[in-house]
Amino acid sequence: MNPGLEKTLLAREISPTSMRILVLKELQNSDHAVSLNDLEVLFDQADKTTLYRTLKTFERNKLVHSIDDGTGSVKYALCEETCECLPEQSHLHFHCNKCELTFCLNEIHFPKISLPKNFIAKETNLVIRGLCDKCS
Amino acid sequence: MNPGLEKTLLAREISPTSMRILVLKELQNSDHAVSLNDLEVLFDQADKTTLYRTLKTFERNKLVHSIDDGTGSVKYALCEETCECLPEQSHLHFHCNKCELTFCLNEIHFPKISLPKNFIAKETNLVIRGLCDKCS
DNA sequence: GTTCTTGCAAAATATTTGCAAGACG
DNA sequence: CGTCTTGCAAATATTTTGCAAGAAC
Repeated sequence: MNPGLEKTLLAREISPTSMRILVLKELQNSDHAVSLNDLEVLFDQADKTTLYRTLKTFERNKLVHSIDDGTGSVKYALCEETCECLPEQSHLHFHCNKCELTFCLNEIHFPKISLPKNFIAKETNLVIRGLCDKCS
Repeated sequence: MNPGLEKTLLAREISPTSMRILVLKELQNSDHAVSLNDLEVLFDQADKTTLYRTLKTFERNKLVHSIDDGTGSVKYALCEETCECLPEQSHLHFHCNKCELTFCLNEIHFPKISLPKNFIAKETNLVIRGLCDKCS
């Protein structure tokens, strides 16, 4: 019934179960990153553990990336189609202290940083906190 | 008995109690950021709540800054003397996936990023995860 | 039937607050 | 005395695991 969503899951080698399709659809429709708790509230008939494992599966297979925005609850947002979550592909995240939402600013790429000798970058987390355009 | 440490606290308008002096000394001697749990293990005779509030007091008064390194436990590290924790003063943090330590790379400043229209930056959190020089 | 997925329960970890006792000026 | 700090207890929040039942292939 939703060939696009199933295809997206299969492209990341994730079996398209109904729960996963539901969560993926929500992530696609959302303009901000969502937490496990957000999903639990949204799908209040669903089990939290299932939602947790859904997100973990998505993350493991690089369908989503996690964002530690400093609020104490990790957020998840869809990766771009060809994303492999490499440091040079990562982008800026913005957390609004007023509306409490966290956004991916995909257009703002991670600036090139040269680390000291022998430091090797694997993943990055770049978050700016402040006021978003709607709240400022 | 430790005029330097007391002065440091007073400069940030923090009453120099013995507990605070102890924690400050530990932070000064450490070459990496510490978590509440680290302090609890280190000062096993001290109460966790007191350590927690000590760190919060330090943070509120900008003696330390917190780092969300993605491990699930927040780390704290000393600010530089004149630091006001403004975005343009912030530096890079590095978390080593092998030795599990988180470092301030004070010499690597936060790169200048121009946010979209009407976004206002207040604080930043920039963490790169990977292998540090000793573990690579 | 074998593997993958889900639901329920519960554990593990981290953070935060209330309140009364104590220290300090 | 009054304010700030500390210690103990307990609440809250978040993440994670175990295990058995169910669905999918």
